[in-house]
Amino acid sequence: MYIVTMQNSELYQIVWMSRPLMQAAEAAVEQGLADTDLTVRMRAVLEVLHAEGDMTVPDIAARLDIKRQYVQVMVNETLTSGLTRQCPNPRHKRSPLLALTDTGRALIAQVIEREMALLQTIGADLPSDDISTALRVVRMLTERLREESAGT
Amino acid sequence: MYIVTMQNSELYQIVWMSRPLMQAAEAAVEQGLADTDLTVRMRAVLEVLHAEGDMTVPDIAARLDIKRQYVQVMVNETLTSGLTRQCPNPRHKRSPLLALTDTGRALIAQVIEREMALLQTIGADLPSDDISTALRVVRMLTERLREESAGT
DNA sequence: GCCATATTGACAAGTATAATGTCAACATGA
DNA sequence: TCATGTTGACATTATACTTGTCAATATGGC
Repeated sequence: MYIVTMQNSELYQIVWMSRPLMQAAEAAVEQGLADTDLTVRMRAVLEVLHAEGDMTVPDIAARLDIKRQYVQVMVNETLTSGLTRQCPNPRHKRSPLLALTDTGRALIAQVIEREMALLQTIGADLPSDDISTALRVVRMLTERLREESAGT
Repeated sequence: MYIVTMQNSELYQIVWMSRPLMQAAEAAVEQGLADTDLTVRMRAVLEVLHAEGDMTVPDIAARLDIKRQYVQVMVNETLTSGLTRQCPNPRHKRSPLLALTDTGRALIAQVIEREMALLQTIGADLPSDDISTALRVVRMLTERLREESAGT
């Protein structure tokens, strides 16, 4: 009983760390973008395209779990900045595929590389097993909390 | 080098899970409050008082890392609902100590108990060592990301 | 005890990040 | 072909805060 309670409260603490972690991460990302012309939301678009290849606006919205109308705004900013461009979409004539331009690809690659380097510094003394475990716990927690809100 | 990259990318994934985790947690909390008259922000005030005892508004603000002007609004709602009350503050004549009323204490205790029960269900098959490890990693990550944004 | 300075509560306004509503122009698919 | 769905665009609304300001008063150094 005692142990269950302890374990339970640790799970509770992980959940309540999610906001501080997110805020710290966003602050760090923002700082990393300071010397570029990117905003955090433009960065999000570029990252998705970088990780998953060309996509339509509704696809990016689904991936980011943000309504397509707002993603459209985000995407339009990247188009205006010349970081993405529209390509004809064989599967959908009205919904062009968004693709990174060379500039966009170089920029997001550099940004991500810097972020990775920062994380490497930060995590240098963390055992890699611990990191794997933490990721697994966080994923499972998220998934099950989602099920709880949705399914039930 | 390969392993470092893998480890690094797992850290990256933990960071990028923080938002989904937070959203899932908030949705679950909101659902847990559905049959009470509490809002998420009122719940936050009650939880702090429940965990740390009587405090002033500026103290709660510091604890939640939210500006005192907004916390004042949150607190005023709990006062109006009769879940908290003001007590004379020996250390500060103008800034009363906020205290839970009996109603407030019973309510937040019940809410937290239910949340704990949910987490116990969710985490039932997670080894308690893994949970401890995850908490430790998440804490360290948050702390160091904060240092990075602030100190540097 | 006095007084410069800080703190508090209250209120107003502004901002960022979205969600929601609506519409016309098409595209799709039965 | 045509009913239905999807997309981009634009407008409005919502939420969760931050920022600015002010008067009242409290505090702390002298």
